Amino acid sequence: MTGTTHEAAELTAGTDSECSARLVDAGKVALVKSQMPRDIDVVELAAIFGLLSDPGRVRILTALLSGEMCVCDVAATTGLSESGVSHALRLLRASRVVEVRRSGRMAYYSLADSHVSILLELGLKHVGHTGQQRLAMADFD
Amino acid sequence: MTGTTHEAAELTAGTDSECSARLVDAGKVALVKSQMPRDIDVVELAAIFGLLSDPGRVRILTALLSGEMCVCDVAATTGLSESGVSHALRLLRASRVVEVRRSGRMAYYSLADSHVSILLELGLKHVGHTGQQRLAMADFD
DNA sequence: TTAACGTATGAACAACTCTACATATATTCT
DNA sequence: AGAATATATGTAGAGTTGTTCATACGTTAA
Repeated sequence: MTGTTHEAAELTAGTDSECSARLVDAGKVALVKSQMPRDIDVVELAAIFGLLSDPGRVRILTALLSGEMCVCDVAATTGLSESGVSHALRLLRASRVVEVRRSGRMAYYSLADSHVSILLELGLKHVGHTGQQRLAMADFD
Repeated sequence: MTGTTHEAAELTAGTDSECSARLVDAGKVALVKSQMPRDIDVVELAAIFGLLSDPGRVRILTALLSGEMCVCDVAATTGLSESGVSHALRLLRASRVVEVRRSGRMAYYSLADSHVSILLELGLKHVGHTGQQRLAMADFD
């Protein structure tokens, strides 16, 4: 998901060195290549999508769309173990997708990244789900 | 990414059996739980995000946002090996995210799933990238 | 036909992920 | 103080993923 190693050999063909004559439409290749996002952005974006690529995390984040919740309530809502929820929230917290508010021994989590929330909502809608809660977001198709 | 096995034990706590008294806000849990998307939709959505969770595939799909391209041009544009591109496109084709048009020995790929395209575009925008090509899509934020 | 070409596929390996269980920490209650 | 509670963390193992290299397939050119 984070892809530290698998990403290693990915940038073999740099910006300049065209090593291969195997091009069908050289003009288009040059144009599109010049419009490609920066490597760092590609990797970051893939990482964000990676955070959303696990059903457990999708459930957790979907639950949090309804607002702040403590760990045990998230577990009860999603059907995941409390340990599993805690691990998942740790990961999401490390990427600043969620944030914690602590009160006594309780930990209340909430969504902290509107970009991720919007991607999730859009995905849920496209997959056929219509939830009641909505973040600020226009209607697509 | 496909998560066949890791997903297995995920639905332990079914719809009815509340095995734990560990609830802080039982009312909210019941409400939010009733609004959760179907398991099948969660798994499908996670799989879709999983397709976007690899930098190589993000590059390939981003290139295809500019329109149909053959395998070798995609490889040249993205800096990936032709074999790698072929493998990735096979995966994306299996999920109907891209489609092929064959002409002689060439294979021209294009985006076939507007949902995925929109998620990708939104992600690219949020990550700071502004490409020239746009699919039909309103402006956010 | 044979050779070259563009693409597709198979297999193997290292790296990574998720889950489960055990344990740790911090807070509250008695 | 000690026990119970809510959450956090460590670790190990099974499973999955992406890459590479080799090879196969279908098409065109000679």
